[in-house]
Amino acid sequence: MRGTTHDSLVGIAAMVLSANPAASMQDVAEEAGISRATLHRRFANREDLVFSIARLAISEIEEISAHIDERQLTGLAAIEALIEVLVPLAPRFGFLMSQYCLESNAEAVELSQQVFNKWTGWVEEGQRRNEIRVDLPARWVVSSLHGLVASVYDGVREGLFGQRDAPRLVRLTLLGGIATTPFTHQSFQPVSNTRSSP
Amino acid sequence: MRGTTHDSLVGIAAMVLSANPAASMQDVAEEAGISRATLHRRFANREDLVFSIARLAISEIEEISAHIDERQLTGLAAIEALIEVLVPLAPRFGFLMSQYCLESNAEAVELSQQVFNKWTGWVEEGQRRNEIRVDLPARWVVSSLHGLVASVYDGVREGLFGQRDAPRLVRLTLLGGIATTPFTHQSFQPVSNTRSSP
DNA sequence: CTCATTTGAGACACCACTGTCTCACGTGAG
DNA sequence: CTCACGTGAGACAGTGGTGTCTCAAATGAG
Repeated sequence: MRGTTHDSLVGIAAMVLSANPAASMQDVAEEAGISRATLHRRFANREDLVFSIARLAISEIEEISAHIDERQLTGLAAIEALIEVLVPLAPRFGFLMSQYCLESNAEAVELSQQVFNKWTGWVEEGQRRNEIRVDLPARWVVSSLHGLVASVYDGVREGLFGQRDAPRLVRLTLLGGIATTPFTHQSFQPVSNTRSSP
Repeated sequence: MRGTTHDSLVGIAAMVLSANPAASMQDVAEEAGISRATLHRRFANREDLVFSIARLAISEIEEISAHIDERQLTGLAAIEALIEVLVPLAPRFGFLMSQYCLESNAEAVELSQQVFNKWTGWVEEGQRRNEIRVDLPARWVVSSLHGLVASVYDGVREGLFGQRDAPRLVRLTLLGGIATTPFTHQSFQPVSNTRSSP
């Protein structure tokens, strides 16, 4: 019988590659306690493995998103809830962002677009209800969420922040920014930064 | 005579590796219009090349930081000015963030720490003057700046946002967040998200 | 017990990149 | 012109990962 289920094997691979995106199939196999041959029997390519991890990530994230929908959260509240559950996922799936091979995989692109579109919809709803500022593209809000989650994960790995603080940092920063007074528009006038002489 | 100066060669390499971090020395040489042999004559290793790019990046960023200091900007104003000049640098140096080989290079770590510490100092000054919220670690503010710059660069590459909009998006989001009303604290109560049964 | 299936170990060819070396060519200085 | 020097082209061995294959051992079902 198979000692490890498909999903648990994919999960282990996710952890290994997340810790070191350049890890070899050998490394993954060792960590999973199986031989390289067996790993290749289950995943033809490295690309196949990475894609399987991506599918697992997407399915978990879809489940999360569905759960937020079930609770009938929309707009800002949905984004808040999303932060809370998304941050703990970064240590396993964060590395997927830098996997160029996924960009050429139509299915992976399709699946992730679907999720991002749902989130973008939440943001747009928040903008309609005037909970979220309308001078930002909804898609940018989703992008900045990505960026902050990635940053906080890096920081946690480097020991700069505690894991428990991570969601709070992202939440406060994304939702409220860093300024104490409401920041509305261009309080900074850039000087002529076109110095032609180096 | 040398057709390309050291710095311009490093600059070309920065662009090539930024477009594709997995580009080979061959690719870099071709793009620079020189042979692989000559490239190896100037940079012993790939690591050497990457480090040279890092040094160029740091020197440009240090110059930028010094310029902000000269204008006697501190606190929030310094961060604002920083965003403005940092965003256009992302297309050339953004890939350095994901270069693990730099993490094991003492000099590179030293140099970047120096710059980040200066920025962190600006944030702390802003916190003392109550321009920047004090419930965020100063170091996190710098981290989130990184994250947002990386995100906006990705978005621009994907064609989601215009290059001209990029600094504005980062500025508005980092400084003011995405919420319309001042966001202070935990308006969201996470439900028990420890469902033991999958 | 017996047999079918799965596994681990290892061999294998293959590939792409790296770093070194040699040598002939072209150019510029003297 | 002559010579020194930098360069391009290409050969070369070495490296590390990949994907396939074979075979013997282990495992589990009947």
